Amino acid sequence: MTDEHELVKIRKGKLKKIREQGIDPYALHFRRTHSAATVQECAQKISIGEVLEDLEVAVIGRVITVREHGKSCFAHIRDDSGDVQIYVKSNTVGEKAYGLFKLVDIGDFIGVKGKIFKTRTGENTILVSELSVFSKSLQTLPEKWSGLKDVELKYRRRYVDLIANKDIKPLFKLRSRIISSMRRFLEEKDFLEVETPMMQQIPGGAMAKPFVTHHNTLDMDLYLRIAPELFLKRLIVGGFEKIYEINRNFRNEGISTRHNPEFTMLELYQAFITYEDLMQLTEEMFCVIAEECLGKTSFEYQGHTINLKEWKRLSFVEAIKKYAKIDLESISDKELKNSAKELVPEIRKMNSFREIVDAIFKKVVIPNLIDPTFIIDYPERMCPLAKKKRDNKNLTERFQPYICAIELGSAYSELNDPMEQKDRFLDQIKDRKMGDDEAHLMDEDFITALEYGMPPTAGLGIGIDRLVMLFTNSSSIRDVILFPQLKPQK
RNA sequence: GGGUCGUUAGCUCAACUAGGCAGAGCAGCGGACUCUUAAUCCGUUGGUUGUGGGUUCGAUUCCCUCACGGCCUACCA
Repeated sequence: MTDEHELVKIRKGKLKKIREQGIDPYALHFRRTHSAATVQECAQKISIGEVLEDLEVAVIGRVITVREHGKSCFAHIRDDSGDVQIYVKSNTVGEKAYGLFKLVDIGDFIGVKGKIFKTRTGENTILVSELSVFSKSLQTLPEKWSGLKDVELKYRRRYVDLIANKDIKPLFKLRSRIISSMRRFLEEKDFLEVETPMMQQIPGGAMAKPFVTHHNTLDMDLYLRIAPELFLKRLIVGGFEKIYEINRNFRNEGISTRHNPEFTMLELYQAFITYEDLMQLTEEMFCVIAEECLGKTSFEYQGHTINLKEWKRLSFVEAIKKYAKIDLESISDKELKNSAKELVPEIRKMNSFREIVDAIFKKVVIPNLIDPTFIIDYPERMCPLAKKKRDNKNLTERFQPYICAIELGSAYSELNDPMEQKDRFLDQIKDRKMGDDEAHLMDEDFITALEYGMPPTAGLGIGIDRLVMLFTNSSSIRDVILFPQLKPQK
């Protein structure tokens, strides 16, 4: 499309010269014996100036720095395990190989064979006796000292970000460890991992706008799921007692530092327990993950100290009373709307009770929820899938965990009365008619499933990206998602 | 969606306040150098200043449009 950059042309010229020597720089004809890290381990027993005589290592990695000295050269190569220095000397590696090395740029993959020694300054180094070139890099890497700073480029070209900025890979390795730690925790408690549809005919299980797609052969619209909830509950009806799913949800809403259109969620369901039990499980799970992944249960997030062993509990109604000075138990819908207008000016366009209360909660309450807190017992009209409290039919047995004003998930004792569930769906349809286009849709088959009988069950959802943000002290969800959603460039 | 700030060489940044030849470091290229590590030393290439308009003798700089992005905010987890 545009003219090729001069720097690319130069590198292609070198590539051509390598090929002229009969070398295919994109083929692998090398067997490595050591990683950068194991070379460092092997070198522990030698002292300065000493050579590890009885061991020849073969290492392959990306060249990241070069320091030339006439007919010899120091460089660092990097693999997944770390970095190691190499020393290429003309009279050790031979004139021809040294000539080949002159065609190597920062960014190329090279393979080296040689013995390990310790330099005058004490750095473990491979004295190269054989050298081969693999995967010539045609693009120049970012500046070695500052790395890649441009946030747009970091997200668009995460692969460059991973190469150029040393702290990126450990962060995503930690993300992976968090998820596997979560799986291990659940497996040890005999939860079964299941997979349910990502493409659904009726998007349910949450309040959100879905993405629509179309199946050509069936000639029907399908929705990318906003939650797996209704399918997981069908499996509880089917007789599974402890199940979970870790996978992507898709919500067609705004993008922010806490929202990506596709995000990873844990949802788990267990029969014969209540939301009370799930609060305990949540605490335990967060502590176990933190212990395993960070080695501690207390850590810093954006200037706040978090202690995962100490959770507060505050009821939704109390929270509104405390921070918004509104008593939801005695106020009429009309009065509520008027009070809300003062607190949240943009409330005007909202009509449903759920939207209004939600807006007040988010604006006035959430910013205060810094210490680990379970907000519990939400008004019934906000939770169409949750079971009512035994002693107060206006409330539901629901909780949401908050840390540093981040909503980390949602859980409740599941509503398992099919007729009540149907009525709640009908109420949602009324809200929808009032303009709440996130109100829940009717799902007849789900009602049918409940009619077969779902045991008393509690379910929990945890936003994994947000959990990872917390554990990695990241201020934006984009920093914990490898390829966050961006508009196309230009 | 609204507000606000930003976009200058492959990368990291100057120059803009008050309009006057667009600079540096790294990377690259040529040269010197066989224990360096931000190697050093000498020389050197590289720019439609995000896009399109406007004001002006003259615009990276002032004004407007659009694109993309950051942050705040709204919807949501």
